[in-house]
Amino acid sequence: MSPNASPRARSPRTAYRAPRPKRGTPEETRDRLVAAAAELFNQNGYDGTDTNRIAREAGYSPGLFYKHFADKRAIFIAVYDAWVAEEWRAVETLLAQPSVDTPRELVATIVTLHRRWRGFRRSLRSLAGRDPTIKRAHLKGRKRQLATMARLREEGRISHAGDPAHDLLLLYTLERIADAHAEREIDTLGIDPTALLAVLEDLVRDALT
Amino acid sequence: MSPNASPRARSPRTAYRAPRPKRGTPEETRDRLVAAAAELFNQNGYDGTDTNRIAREAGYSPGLFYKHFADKRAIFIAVYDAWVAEEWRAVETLLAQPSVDTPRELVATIVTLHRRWRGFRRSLRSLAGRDPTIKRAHLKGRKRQLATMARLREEGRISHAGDPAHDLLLLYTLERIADAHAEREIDTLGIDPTALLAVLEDLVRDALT
Amino acid sequence: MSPNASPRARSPRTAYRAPRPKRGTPEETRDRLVAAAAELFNQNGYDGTDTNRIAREAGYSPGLFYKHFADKRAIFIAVYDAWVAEEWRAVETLLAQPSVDTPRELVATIVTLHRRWRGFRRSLRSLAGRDPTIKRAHLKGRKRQLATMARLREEGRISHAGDPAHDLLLLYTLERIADAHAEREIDTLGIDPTALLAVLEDLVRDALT
Amino acid sequence: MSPNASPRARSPRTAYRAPRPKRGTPEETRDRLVAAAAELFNQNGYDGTDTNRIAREAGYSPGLFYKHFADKRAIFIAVYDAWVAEEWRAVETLLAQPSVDTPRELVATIVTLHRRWRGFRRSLRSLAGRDPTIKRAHLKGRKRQLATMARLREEGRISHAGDPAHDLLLLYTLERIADAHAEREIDTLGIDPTALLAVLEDLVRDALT
DNA sequence: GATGAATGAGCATTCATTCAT
DNA sequence: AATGAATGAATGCTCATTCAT
Repeated sequence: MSPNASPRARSPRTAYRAPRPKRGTPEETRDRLVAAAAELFNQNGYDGTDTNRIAREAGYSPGLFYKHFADKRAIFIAVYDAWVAEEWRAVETLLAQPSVDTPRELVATIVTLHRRWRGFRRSLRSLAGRDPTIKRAHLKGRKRQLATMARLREEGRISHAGDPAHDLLLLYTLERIADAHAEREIDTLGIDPTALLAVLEDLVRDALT
Repeated sequence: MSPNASPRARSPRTAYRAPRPKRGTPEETRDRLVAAAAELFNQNGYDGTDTNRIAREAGYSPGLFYKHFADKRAIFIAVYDAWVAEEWRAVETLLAQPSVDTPRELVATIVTLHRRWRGFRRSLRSLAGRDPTIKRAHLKGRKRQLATMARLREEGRISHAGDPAHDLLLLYTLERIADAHAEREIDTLGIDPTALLAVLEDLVRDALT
Repeated sequence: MSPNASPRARSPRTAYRAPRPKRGTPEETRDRLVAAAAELFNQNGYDGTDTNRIAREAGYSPGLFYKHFADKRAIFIAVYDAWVAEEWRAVETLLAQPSVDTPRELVATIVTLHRRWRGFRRSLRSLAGRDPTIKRAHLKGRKRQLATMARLREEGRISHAGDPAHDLLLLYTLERIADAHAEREIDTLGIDPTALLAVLEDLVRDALT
Repeated sequence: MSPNASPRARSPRTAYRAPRPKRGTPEETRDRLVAAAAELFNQNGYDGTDTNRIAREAGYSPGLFYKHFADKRAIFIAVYDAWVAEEWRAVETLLAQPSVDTPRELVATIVTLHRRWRGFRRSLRSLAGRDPTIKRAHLKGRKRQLATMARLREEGRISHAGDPAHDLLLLYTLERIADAHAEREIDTLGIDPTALLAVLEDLVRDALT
């Protein structure tokens, strides 16, 4: 193993996980695997997580994993989908009932989600850069975001001054700040996070008519 | 090694001995290793690169690597330093001779650099998230950026309207867009990159008095 | 693994797949590994033996080793336990049916065992000196020996003249002579081993009431 | 490296050793190397000591080592000779001026020496078992001991009742107890070392007429 | 006599993946 | 549907030894 404070913090050899209800429907089994993978990816990153461990953590044996996923990448994509779905659900809910608080709530929601998923997101970019399938999934998610913004604009709920380029800029900015905040970079730099978040809220407010 | 002690005489086994390659000052050797590592990290990411390969690519044998770096992480940090140095040099040069073109040139420079180092940068975040040493190096670089902006503001070359929070926002935004552009995300999404880049240039222009 | 995450898909590379070898209960497998390790440690010492070789010699692939032992030290301890068990069994059997021949048989048995395990025993001391776990196992075994002798004394089967210090002296002496004999030191020095062994037998006889 | 409390406690990569006077006679250089090796073997065992480190510790460069010793085994033998010489000198000195205290002094001396050289002695046996050269050196030393005892017997200073077999028994016993004491085995077992040592002294007293 | 950069075979350990049951 | 024993290629790191200077 690597010598010192290394990115490799292997867990001990000892038995992993408590038993779980077996013999569920395939969907339940798959969901348990995805949930376990999400947790492990968040804790240890993609490379820090091994498929046997995912299976054990979900309460199954190693072999079962490959009955549900072609390979390790496949479950990463499944977890990615879960992440997108969770974010999407949260944002949609907020946008469905617009109010003066929406910008603040939106930023708060995104920041919270990025914090919860930061371990997973750390791996995301390096994987997306290398793996075409993941890249495609990633782009699909982004397109949906842009389409939603376009729809909101048509519905008059987003400023007409904007355009897709500005939409994308906003999305990237939100994402980057949320990630930095999740990683505790902002306060470590001696900057008050709430100040930065307030600026973000302004940007969102400007966009939302 | 364990104390047991068997005089395991390194078997010669290979009668043939390849011609002994180059010889140089430790600095040259180290630089060659860092250069090879930078290229390989860019191509294959941190985990996709093995130390033996780095040494070979630099023209050396595997063992030499560990004469210059304590472990694989250490050379990643060295490459990180090289990346920071290159970006820094380019930006300083531009800021030294301000002109109306500076915003455009700045964005163009950053975009070019991020494109060249995109492979390396893909690994950067996931490593920084897990490795305290890398995280520290990363934060140090960021602090230097903020300090420079503070200095420019005192010199009256950056808008007085701003503050560290806004500075950081600008840095993150620039970085995120440059990364997205480097990954060809923007055009793949059907958005004209020059349009987005133009928006970025405006942001920079606003900041620079 | 480091978090960087490249989907390094284990290249198949080998189209050919050898016929899958045996299958057994974990206990059988473990026992085979321990047996192979015992033989190899005896032949080549601890450092002269590599874990891949142990696995191969037992009929398995390298990776399996680490499903059964946390590391190389762990199997050394397992082999140590096997050695202690074997010696113990032999000695217990002899002491269970005391006779005038017991002293001679005891010495003969110990000498034979030390000869068979001499390769292993060569590594034992240097490892015990450095590794706390092995040292502890070693001391535990010794304590059991002393306890047995104390019991025999209470049962009146060992001379009342003795005490733990003398017991230990006898144990060490027996052990050292048996080791020297196993290493063929005694005859190489031009001394008749049977003469020395006869002296040993006298010592044992004196101890056994 | 091995995971836990392992026999492998590698020293850090940092520069090793203070400068020493260079450019001495070959003898001085060789002696410094042997002295450094003795210390390191005692601390880390044979396999735990690397030749570069020996050279550095002695104040020289790695290459120099091989100007003075054919290989690593060679310096181990040189250290062995130094050990034998030291023990020999001490024992000869004692025997030269016999007194009632000689048995006690002899045991005390041997115990002290074994304690000081215990690290080296741990490696000795496993190496002697495997390496014919070391084995030969080892036997040569033993023969000298026996010859000395024979001489003492002719001079009437050792009991006429004895014979080479008893001499060897005594030597092995002394050695084994001294080693056990050096390793702190005796007191860890809850036995008073002075009691055992007293028994040893009796044995020696019986031998010395 | 001395240096120290460089070598390269070797080894412990990991983990995605397979398959007989 | 599920198990879990087994695979084996891969990789970080070490260290005795060489040799050009």
